[in-house]
Amino acid sequence: MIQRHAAPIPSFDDVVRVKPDAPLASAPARSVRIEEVARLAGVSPITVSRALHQPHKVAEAKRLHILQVVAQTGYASNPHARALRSGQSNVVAAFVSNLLSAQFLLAVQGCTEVLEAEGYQMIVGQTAYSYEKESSMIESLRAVRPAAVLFTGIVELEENRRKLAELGIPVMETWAYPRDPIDMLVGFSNHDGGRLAAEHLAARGYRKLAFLGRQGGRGALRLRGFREAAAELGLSVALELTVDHPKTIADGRAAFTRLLDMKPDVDAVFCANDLLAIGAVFEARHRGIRVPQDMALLGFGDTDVSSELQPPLTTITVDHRELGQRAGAMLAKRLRGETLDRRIDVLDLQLILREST
Amino acid sequence: MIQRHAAPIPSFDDVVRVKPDAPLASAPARSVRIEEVARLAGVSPITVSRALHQPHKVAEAKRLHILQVVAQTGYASNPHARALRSGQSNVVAAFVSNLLSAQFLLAVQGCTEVLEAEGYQMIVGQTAYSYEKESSMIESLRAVRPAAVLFTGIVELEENRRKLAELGIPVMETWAYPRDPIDMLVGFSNHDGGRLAAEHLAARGYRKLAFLGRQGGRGALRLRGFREAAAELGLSVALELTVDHPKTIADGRAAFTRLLDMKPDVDAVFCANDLLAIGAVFEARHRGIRVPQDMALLGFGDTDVSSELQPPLTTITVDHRELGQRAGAMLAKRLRGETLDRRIDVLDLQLILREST
DNA sequence: TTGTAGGCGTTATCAA
DNA sequence: TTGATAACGCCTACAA
Repeated sequence: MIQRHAAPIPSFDDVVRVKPDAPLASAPARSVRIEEVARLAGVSPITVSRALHQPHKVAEAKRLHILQVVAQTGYASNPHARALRSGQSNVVAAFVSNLLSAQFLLAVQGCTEVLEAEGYQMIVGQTAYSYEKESSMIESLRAVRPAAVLFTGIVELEENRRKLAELGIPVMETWAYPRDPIDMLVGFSNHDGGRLAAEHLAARGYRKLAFLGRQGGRGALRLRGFREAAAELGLSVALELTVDHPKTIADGRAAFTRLLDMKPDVDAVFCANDLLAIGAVFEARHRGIRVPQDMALLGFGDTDVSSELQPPLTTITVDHRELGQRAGAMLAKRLRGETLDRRIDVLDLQLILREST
Repeated sequence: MIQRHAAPIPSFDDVVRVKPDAPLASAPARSVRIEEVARLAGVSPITVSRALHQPHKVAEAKRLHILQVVAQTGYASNPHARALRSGQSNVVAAFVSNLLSAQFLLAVQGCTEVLEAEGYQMIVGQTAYSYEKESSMIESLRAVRPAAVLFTGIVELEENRRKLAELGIPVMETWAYPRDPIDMLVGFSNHDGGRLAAEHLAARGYRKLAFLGRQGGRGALRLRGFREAAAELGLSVALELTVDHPKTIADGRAAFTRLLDMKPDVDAVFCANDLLAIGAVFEARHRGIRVPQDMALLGFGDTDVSSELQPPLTTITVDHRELGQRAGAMLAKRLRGETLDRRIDVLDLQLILREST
């Protein structure tokens, strides 16, 4: 139930100012140009440019003097002029499938940290797990002309792979370990994640398993590994239930409910993402199903909530921030023009053992 | 407990390709320029430019023909050349205090939707609730030269307010209702939020209250309203506990634990953000404290988890996506050069009544 | 309604 | 190591 609270006249928030008010300058001071800095420093504009961007090409003393003038004047080079002339922009575009996913954001954050230190700006777009949206965003890249692109995921649509390759810029894919990334990859094996899930559940003594995951994409990859390892270990997978686009915990509860309707007697469920797993834990609790005694629940991805559930959720994951940082470092190296020893980096999976299995 | 799972050789993910492989073009096709489009369409470059950006200035038939050629050639104007010549960039910078907060991201998403439709790109930065970080990000704006800036929050530091005003671009503040925004505002009254909390708890019959919130900032604003209304209603506020920088649900549990140590006998707690409230619900459950019978818990902000808790959390919030959309619409209007009838827009608060009060 | 001329601020290129 | 010259691609200003 929602009650709208429209105060007849809303109260002001009396925000504490951190310093006393000063009169606000109104005229947008025309920004300093490189020419002015050059004049003040007694050198030519190109020398200022070099002092800032190719410091080794300028005599030490002169460089320091120039930097001093730059600091005094507050000069900042115009990125548009720079990009226009040099053909290199300082924008890196990141595409996430879901902006509200802490995992993706953590990775983007890690990547941003690294790239910002090199003077790059990140822009973030959301593909919303839709080929169409992804296509239109990739299309718009031709207008944005970023220096590089990062995906929290891999690009499945062949047409999009081609378009990206044609951009002629570094393309980083993540979150999986495909045979043939477009360009660069910092990922992990979803297949092994699925295998690890089956192996863990087997080791804990569960025999009759079920799978709950997102349709297609990485869910399918995890399912294949899970199925494969379960077969090798002689376990039965009584049900493979896939759902379309779980967005909320409520979707996870509903999916788990459906699973219970179909196969109430499995003794462990591998939920191939934590949103589903969290929903399952809440729903189990709601129904008085004891976890893990009556039914074990294993997640994938880990979130802030996973560790706080009752019981805390056992889950398989990678270090998302580290993934982002490694991707950022690899991109940075490439953007600096250095040669890479390898374009593919695979992270270890982690099994975080809590109490739900 | 974390077990690292380093497969000796990670398995490939056999990703399903959506279309058959085609050979990847290697040469980054030099992009089409306006001149070429003009040549093919039999007009001058400036006419192409007008057809795209000031359509009303070009004869209908000619315009349609030009657009056709544009589509054929895949022409996209170079944003850097555009920005350099026109002095207007298509980048809007958004600053959020915490990138992992779904509320802020939802607002940014709403704003992005609106602005993307107008051809703008969003870049997102995180201020991490730190004046220092905020200052350095604002400093970097001078280099980025965005068309506008959006804050999910308001700028408290006077020096930063001045710097922003000096940029001479539209500045949008949100998430509060200060007397003197720098430039534009789409916000809500935190003070009224605090008042509403006290009024709601009073109406439900609770008499001995406590406050749990973040130190400073909006936490302080909510506290003031809460304190004020409680006094008017003759309620006691037995404890006002503020915590430094709660980041996780675990921080919320810890804070609530401290509150219980200090005042175990309050009958209702207003947790001035949902992270703290969620932690409190988990901790209460852990201790066997019945919510709301033994102690009522009221949140602020609403999240995906809030509605799924046991019991579901009563909370005070605004529609974050709508806030973002309104901010985007106001910015778009301003960027189009239209005059605004008002620069301040205040959203209604919503009390979402669930079961924790 | 359309076109011509020129410059936005920077850096590539070549010369000293 | 430093500088002169020109050009990146587009759009403003002005003219027709």
